[in-house]
Amino acid sequence: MPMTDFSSNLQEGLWWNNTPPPKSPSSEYKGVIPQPNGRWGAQIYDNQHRVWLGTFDTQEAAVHTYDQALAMFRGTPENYPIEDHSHSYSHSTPQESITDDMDEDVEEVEEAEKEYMFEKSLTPSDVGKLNRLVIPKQHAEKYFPLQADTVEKGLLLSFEDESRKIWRFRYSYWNSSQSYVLTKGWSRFVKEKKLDAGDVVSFQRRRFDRETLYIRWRRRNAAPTAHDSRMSQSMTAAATNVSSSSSSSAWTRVYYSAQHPYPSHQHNLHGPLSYQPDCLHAAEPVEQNPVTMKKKKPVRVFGVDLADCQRRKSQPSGPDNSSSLGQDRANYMYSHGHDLNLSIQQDFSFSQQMRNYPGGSGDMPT
Amino acid sequence: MPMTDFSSNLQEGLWWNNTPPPKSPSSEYKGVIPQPNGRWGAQIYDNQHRVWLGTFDTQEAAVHTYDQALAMFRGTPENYPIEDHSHSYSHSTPQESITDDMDEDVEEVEEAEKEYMFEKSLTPSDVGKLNRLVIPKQHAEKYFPLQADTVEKGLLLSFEDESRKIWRFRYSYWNSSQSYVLTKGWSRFVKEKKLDAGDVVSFQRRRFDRETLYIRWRRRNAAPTAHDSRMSQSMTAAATNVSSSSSSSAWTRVYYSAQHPYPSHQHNLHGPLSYQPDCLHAAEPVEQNPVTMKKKKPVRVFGVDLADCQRRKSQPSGPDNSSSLGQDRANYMYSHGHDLNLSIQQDFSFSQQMRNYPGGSGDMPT
DNA sequence: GAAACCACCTGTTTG
DNA sequence: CCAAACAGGTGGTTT
Repeated sequence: MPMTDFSSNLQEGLWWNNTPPPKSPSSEYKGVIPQPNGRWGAQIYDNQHRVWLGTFDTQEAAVHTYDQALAMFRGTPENYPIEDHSHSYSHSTPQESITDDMDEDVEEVEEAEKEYMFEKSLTPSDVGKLNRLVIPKQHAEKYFPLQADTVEKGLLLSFEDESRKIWRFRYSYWNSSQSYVLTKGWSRFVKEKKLDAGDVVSFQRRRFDRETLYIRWRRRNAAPTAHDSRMSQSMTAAATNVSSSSSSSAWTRVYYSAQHPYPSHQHNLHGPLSYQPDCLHAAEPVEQNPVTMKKKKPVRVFGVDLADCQRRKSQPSGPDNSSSLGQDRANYMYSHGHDLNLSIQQDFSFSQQMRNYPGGSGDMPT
Repeated sequence: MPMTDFSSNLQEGLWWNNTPPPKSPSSEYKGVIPQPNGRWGAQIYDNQHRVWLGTFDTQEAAVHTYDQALAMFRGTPENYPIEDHSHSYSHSTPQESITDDMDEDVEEVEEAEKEYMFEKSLTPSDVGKLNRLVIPKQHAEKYFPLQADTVEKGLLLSFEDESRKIWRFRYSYWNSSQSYVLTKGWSRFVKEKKLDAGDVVSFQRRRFDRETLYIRWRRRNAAPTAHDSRMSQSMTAAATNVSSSSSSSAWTRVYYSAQHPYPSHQHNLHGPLSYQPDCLHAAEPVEQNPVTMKKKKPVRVFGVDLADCQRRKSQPSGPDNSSSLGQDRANYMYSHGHDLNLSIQQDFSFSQQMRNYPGGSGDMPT
């Protein structure tokens, strides 16, 4: 539902995307194609595969979406996915293609199927030693409601990243700080993606399959891409301050240009910015080492469902402790936009695993 | 392996047990007896059994041999002959006999009967707010094996300290970190003994009564008791820095002299060193000492807190004033030496299970 | 309400 | 090089 409205940002997108005009067949903006019906379509190529970004009423909207997608790619090393989530993640796929070529189809559905939920500009603590990501209460309660049962022990949520790798994070509520957090598994994500304060992670889910969750990220400078009304909301709530500050756009620009015109960013793109060493893998879900454990936890199963929890005293609380490590919180910016999907997965998978895998210990895609 | 030299426990035993120094009948060194022929004999007691170590031309040689024998016992608990591993610890306990009473005689034998198990140089965490002592896995599995039943909830072990005071510690296995720890009760011990990082605690058991456990401790500077080559090695490896630092030796010395005259480092050594301001008590365990506390601000930063640390105050030579946990781990040293006794005590609640628990063999989880 | 206790968690280090 | 071990943490519960 979140319909995005990009009205505002596109400009921004445009200019920082200093792509020289037009070459697109019928549009002066890269990735934007006029449609027969008068609307505008946006697409991007990912290693030979065209990824359809959707059709829009205005050219600006299409451009913005394109920019956003580009930013996303950059933020993400691996190539853009393309594929269907229905099948189990695992095997095959991914990354083969990008560059260019057109027509395909799957893609559109893909992107279109993803429903943006929210995003967060990471605080120093989110990427520091606390090994946890605080999820703004409003979003947590809206998208990942916990039930009486689940509050106690939390849930294990699985998210698919841009390279189709599955990341499992323990999601729970901390009474002490009255906040919702992703704990176990989060630090590995931070490490692999080399996230820093100010970088942004966003979450999406599949529109008709809310259990399929996606996580995306981008560098602090990356395209803000504001396309969701809700977004503005979240912006406000989460971080009023920055958003469209000139500064941000400024350096965003830098990267962009530095980057290059595009090509298959996947390879090189993020090379520069989102450069990440690894990330190549089609991960697999559940396995985990059997390790030594002995018995232990019952791990109750719970039904899925999300009911709503009552909001407790509202503490919007934001970043918290940071004193020790970081200092300036000033430096991270909050831009918005965005795009990630993720889906909750109740934990039955968890229970199963747990069943024969008592140890709560680490399981992560390595 | 760590050969320790315990040279002196007994002495220690002596002094804290404020029995006046019963010097050995004919020698000023324990275990050394002048022979009719002018030579010197060395003997050691192992649980009531006198083990003749031989005769030597010089008193020194005899002393040295005694020390080595002692070291052997301590260093190599298990292979030390005599005794059967078969029975398990369980039931019955002791505490009544404790408080005080001093029967002389027993002492010497006592020491000989004690079988050294292992020792550990305390890490900042061991004496910090974690309120737990990590017991190196190898030793834990060897000496305090847990069974399927006991792993779950842990055991309650009872140790007798140098003043005969009984300390009960909960001993359990942490699945998450795959480590064995003493938890409940440990912090009280640390507090009462005013232990700091680098100080050493060692564990012994009665040779023929493995259920009787002892715990001893000494200051970090305390006699390294260099009579073992291995020792130096470990010292070097572990913490080169401290060992003979002037400061350390300084106060050790201080204590030394304060203590009394003996030459053989073994004896006096720890007497003095382990001397602790309080320590005088046959007191009872649990309550804490008067004074000392004040409140203090939580001020925890991460989990770390700074602050405390100085309880050690009164050290004449201002030992280290380590800002203990504060910083380096470099500062703790590994000296050896040793001496404490302790006895295991099953938790009565578990006693049943334990009952048939074969003590020695370790079958460990995993 | 503070401190201890408890059961987890993780990043280094290392055989 | 990689799993094990462990020093150093955490939130939550109990005392």
